[in-house]
Amino acid sequence: MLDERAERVLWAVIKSYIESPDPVGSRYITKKYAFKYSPATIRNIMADLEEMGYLRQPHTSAGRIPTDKGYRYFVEHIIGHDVGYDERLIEELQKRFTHCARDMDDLLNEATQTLSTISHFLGLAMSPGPEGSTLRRIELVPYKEDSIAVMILTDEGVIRHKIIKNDYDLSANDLDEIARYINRRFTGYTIKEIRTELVKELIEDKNLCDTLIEKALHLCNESLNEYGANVFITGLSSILELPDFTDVEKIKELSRTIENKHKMIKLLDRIIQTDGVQVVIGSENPIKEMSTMSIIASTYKDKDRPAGIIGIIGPKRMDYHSVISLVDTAARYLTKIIEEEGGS
Amino acid sequence: MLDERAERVLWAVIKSYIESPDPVGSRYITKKYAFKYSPATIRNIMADLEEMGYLRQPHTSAGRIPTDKGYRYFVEHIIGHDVGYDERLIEELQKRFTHCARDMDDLLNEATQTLSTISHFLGLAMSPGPEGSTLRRIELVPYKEDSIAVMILTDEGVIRHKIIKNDYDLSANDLDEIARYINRRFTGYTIKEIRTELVKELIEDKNLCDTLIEKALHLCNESLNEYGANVFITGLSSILELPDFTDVEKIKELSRTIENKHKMIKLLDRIIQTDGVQVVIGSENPIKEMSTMSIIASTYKDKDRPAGIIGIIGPKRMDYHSVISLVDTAARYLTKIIEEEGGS
DNA sequence: TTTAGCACTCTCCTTGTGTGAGTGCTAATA
DNA sequence: TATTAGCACTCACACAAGGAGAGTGCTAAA
Repeated sequence: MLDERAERVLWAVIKSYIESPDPVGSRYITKKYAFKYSPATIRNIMADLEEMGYLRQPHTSAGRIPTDKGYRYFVEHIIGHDVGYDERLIEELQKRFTHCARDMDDLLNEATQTLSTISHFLGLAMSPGPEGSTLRRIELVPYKEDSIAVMILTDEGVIRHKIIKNDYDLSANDLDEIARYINRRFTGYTIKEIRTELVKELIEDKNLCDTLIEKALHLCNESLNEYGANVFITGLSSILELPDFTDVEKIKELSRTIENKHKMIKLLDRIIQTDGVQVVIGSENPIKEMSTMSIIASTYKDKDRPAGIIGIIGPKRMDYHSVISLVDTAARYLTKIIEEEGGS
Repeated sequence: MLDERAERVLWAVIKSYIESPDPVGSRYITKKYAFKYSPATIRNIMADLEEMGYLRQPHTSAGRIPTDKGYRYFVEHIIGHDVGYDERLIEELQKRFTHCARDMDDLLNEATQTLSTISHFLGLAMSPGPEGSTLRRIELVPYKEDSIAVMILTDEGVIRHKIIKNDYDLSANDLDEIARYINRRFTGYTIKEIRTELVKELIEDKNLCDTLIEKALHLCNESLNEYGANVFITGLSSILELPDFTDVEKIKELSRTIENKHKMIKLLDRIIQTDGVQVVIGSENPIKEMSTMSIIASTYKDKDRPAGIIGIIGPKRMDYHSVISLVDTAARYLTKIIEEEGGS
């Protein structure tokens, strides 16, 4: 797409801009990266790159900075796809994980914190949602007066609990029986599958009312109806140390983004569709507030099926190469952990 | 302590400063609050107040702003202790709570969000810790290969789950029996009491090793050893809209404070000792990073014993009177909910 | 005891100026 | 034809100077 010379210039601009967030000029490039061309030539090339949309000037007579398209080209054509392996991350994760057995949410929480401290960006994770969660066991126990505590265990390591109303006035024995029924019938199915099955059945079989089975189905439905992915985002205070966030407006945007888990889930649900490390640069992101940020994320899997997401959120100005390696390492490690543990 | 005239001036300064964060001058006070004295007299009074430490000048020839001591005096002597009742809050909480049965953590999470949207400050809550949590039931079920899922239910509405290693290779039946034993023996005790009991017993009775009872005690110990209070802080993006947070340094401090749950728990553990709405103003707070902030918090209770904390964190410059009412209302409402539900 | 008057102080905003980095263009060069 | 040197031009930024405005403290008068 670009000739080698232009590519090298683009590379130099991005590299330099990542190091420090000042517009980079032609003279600086020739000196720093020992080009065999004079500044004037570089200027011509830069003007070309600007015309093509890879670079832009914050204002006339300033140096150039990369555009989103520039970063995109860089990520796709220049850094190549030799994703590395981040030793430090693995060490840190091992240290944190082996401490004791934990459920997926705890794991992800620790993982985002680790990613954040290593990268200095925001750590990001999403736990398996209804499609990625395989029911392993459900447990129903009477709690207060007229409520039931439900515990849902999944193959992926996600554990959830919930309180539901005991509308049918079921005894402990009833609950045991119901739980046994649900377990017998639905273990091994994903939450999503169970839900669709339930909907179908509850609509069709309105006749078999009041049997224990019907109660079981209703209870099951209620237990699972709120089951959704959790989003973890950590490391705000470390990302604020970056020079990219000296502007208060940017910080506000960022904090709004973080708090809006809903939008974030929608976004990540799209990312989860594709395999491998995904890079979303600036305005490629459908969330407007994130147009100054990039997301690097990858899926971790269980049984070769994408379960959830792990990654980072940072300013567009980041070292994509090493961050991609970092995220890839994290995703692989999580996958390994799930599949090891899942063994049974 | 202060004569009435000085008190009124202090009141006026604080009131005006709360309305907008500009140093307030003598002339402004006479006009706005229709004092019967001239600016010059007010200046004299203000000079006195400054000498006594209730006011200070950001710089010579600027107006005065209240000091922490000034706010303290205001809170204790001027606003009086006729705590109000916040209708809006109750409405909003009811709307959010009745939606469906929830455990304490969910409830607190909703509550902090509500407090935050109403007050525009940070909503703050702490769930019951080991001392405030009464065991109602524990549930042990085999999970994966060599792990056990534990569910802990308390009278206060807190539900926790945890994964522990199945080191003794216990079967589902063993676990049932152990759970029954623990429930029989420890239901109605606080987590803390159970812990001390366990420690005592595990040390003394090293002889009765390998009986089911000993395994039960070990398991119980492991299930409860991490049981701690949760802290909820929400509303960062709304508090950033306040004019008090235009400074990036302040924002950084704030975000560090929020992330440091550990320190926060220590602080709240102190607040929980005292009954009623507590006000911690600026540097009265042992956490240095919070010296520009105030905390208004109160305890919610179960069985007349303080369970946890609900409140807000905001800039020192806040309308203490209405915020105190707000927090008091929230605490009472939570208490009511717990005690209603707890019925059994 | 209170107030009027006045000099003084300090922040903040505006304006002007210089500097430096970097560009685009043109003409000369290899 | 591709590259380079030279030069005029532009713009952000830092700095200083100058007011304006708000507010004070002090002194002397009411």
